[in-house]
Amino acid sequence: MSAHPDLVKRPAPKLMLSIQQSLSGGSLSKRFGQGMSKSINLKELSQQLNLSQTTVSRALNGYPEVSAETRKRVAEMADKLGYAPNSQARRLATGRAMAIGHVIPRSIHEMMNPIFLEFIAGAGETYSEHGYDMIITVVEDAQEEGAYREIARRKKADGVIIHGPAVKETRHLLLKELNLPFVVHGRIPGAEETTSWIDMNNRSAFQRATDLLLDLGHTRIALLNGLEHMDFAARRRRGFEDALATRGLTPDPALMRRADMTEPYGCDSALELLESDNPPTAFLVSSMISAIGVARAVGQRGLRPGTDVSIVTHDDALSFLPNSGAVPIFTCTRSSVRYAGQKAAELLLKIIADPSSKPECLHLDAELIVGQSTGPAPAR
Amino acid sequence: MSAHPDLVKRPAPKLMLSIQQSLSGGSLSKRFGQGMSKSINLKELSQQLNLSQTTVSRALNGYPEVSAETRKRVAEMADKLGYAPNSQARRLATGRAMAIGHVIPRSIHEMMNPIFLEFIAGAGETYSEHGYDMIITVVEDAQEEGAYREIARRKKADGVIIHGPAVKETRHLLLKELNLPFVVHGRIPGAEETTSWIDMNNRSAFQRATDLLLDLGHTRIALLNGLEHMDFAARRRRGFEDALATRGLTPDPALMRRADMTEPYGCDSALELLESDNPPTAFLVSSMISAIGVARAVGQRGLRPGTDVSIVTHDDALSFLPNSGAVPIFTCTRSSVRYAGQKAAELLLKIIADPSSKPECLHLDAELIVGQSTGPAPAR
DNA sequence: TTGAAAGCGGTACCAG
DNA sequence: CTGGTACCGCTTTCAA
Repeated sequence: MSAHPDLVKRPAPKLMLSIQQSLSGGSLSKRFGQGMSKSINLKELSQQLNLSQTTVSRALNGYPEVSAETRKRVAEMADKLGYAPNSQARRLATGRAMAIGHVIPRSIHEMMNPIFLEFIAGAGETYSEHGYDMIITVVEDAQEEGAYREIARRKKADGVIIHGPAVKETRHLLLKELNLPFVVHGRIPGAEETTSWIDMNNRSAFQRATDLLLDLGHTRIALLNGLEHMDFAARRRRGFEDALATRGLTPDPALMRRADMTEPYGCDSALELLESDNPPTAFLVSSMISAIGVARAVGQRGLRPGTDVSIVTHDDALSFLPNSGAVPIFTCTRSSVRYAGQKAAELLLKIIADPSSKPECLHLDAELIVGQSTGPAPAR
Repeated sequence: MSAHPDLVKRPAPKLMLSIQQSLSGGSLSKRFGQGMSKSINLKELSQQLNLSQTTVSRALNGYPEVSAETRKRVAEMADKLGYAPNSQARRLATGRAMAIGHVIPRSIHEMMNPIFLEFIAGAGETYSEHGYDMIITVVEDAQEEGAYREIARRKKADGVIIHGPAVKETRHLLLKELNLPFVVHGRIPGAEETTSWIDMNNRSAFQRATDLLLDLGHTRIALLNGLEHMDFAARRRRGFEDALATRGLTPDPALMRRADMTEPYGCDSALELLESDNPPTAFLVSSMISAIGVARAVGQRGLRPGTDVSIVTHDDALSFLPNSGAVPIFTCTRSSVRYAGQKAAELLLKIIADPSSKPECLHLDAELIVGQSTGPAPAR
């Protein structure tokens, strides 16, 4: 399969002076109320300057064959008149959409809402820096494939990000067929070598977290996982089981749950488990939100987190759920999704710039951070 | 100030058959792996059909002057060949970006992250239905104005949504100057008549919530509000104070707080207040997330929500924080942000379609829903 | 170093 | 009802 056709069509300018950048930078800082509302186009700008459109375009785009003086004149006039090239026209002419697509099927949205937005925010920063737009398409699950086809057919974006890969994933096959560059946030089992992705070490993070609890003497540890048809959740479960196995312990299915990571899920599950005959002394939870639910349950039972019951959670470092401070509330495995978003975007832009490049991946390490919610297993 | 120039340039086709819709609908449902990857353009399509580009274009766009038979032939061939017009080309030709912009300054993002995404999801649905794209720009606060200017100058979007209006808001002035249609999610004090907006009844919702608590015998009620330079928070506070005033009570500043609506904010504030000399018997909270924090604090103090301490929160109906069921955990004022997003989008598209229309607004009513977290004030 | 002109892929006017 | 053609605003080849 050959490279994305649009991206190799024309050679890039040799000299990538970021005139454009500094130009917009300059205008961005202009004071409010400058009072020009009808925007100007290239033709008009070049007439003002008594130059051809060609020359003006070249000057603004950093092509080397323009005299320094001309370039300066052009830049100043452009700035003064508040000129910026029409996006659509440029896109049509260059064949690049200068946009990245994010298709969000409803199910992912519902399940990972806040995490997803944090990722988006990170990616968005990177796009902005590189002059790319971010297009978000929210669709019903059944229309997801169609959304990708539309993006490809109408050339709406130069690439996309695959969110929330499942254990049985197929989107990457579609995208390859469509010749649409992509990066996976997470990993696709069996396609680790042939796709570009960025992921945290879910398995080892949960293994280490489990080890920590085992070291503290806990042997009945509950796992409140995300839905295990998702790759990340499957890996976390594996980490949990591996840690137990290493100590010669067999995972107790009664202590393992999986569901959308809501707050009530955490609370209800914890209540049930705590009321059972042989309750766990510790909880390993896949999301801060559910962990908060667990904490609520623990409180309701009159128990103290970190003393009577230990809780370890994964912390995606969401801004509205801070878990930092000298001693964080929750002991956690932490990995910034926002950072992942930035990196995923960088990777994708790189692939788009050089479509012939080999698949590349980035493995982020989650930190294991000890907070207030863990302590030695209570003597029985 | 006249109407947005791009939008009145050309008359709309008289007959708006949704051929286009059904066309893409058809292709969307195509089975995977059809194996066409090089996409076709109008010229090629018309050659296949032995028709002019003009006719094909008209047939596809639902213009009335095409014979039924021709239209059918065209539609079938287009579907078969997987044709869809290139977005950029169409945008350039029509002068419409067919996209809506959402500029998210970092501060809003941090503060209202999950709420914001839920709104976006709602709006996104509407956009998709109408063939619009959603462009999200994440920027540092200082660059927000620049981002809007870029959208206008480069014609990246046909309109934008203003998120999180402040008590002292200026964005709407900029947008009017830029001639960029917009809808406000929330209200801008002093511009209620001159801008289009959609908002919930923050003041009366919080007034009713306070009344409920007063009716239950609570007189020392704490308000854990959002940041009060935001319009919504200012209104909520007013509702709270009005309700007290009506009963001849004076708000106690010691019981009123404002901050980013995080979980720890709720917990820490509640702990402090509960430990004070004259603690409140009820909390009115601006967000589910903070309310969960309050519940945690209440639990930590060994108290039971709904019995020892009452909690009422505003519930934005976020999917990952369900508060429903027969008897919701939290008594709340509830208003779906997602619905607001849908409606805001509809309103904006309407304005774009008819730029001469008068400002319009939509006032959503929050419901007051009694859950488990409220009860009579404990006898002292 | 500069300019004229040919696209990019559509839409929309004006004839026929 | 259909077709020819002139744009939309920019980039880029080719010639000067």
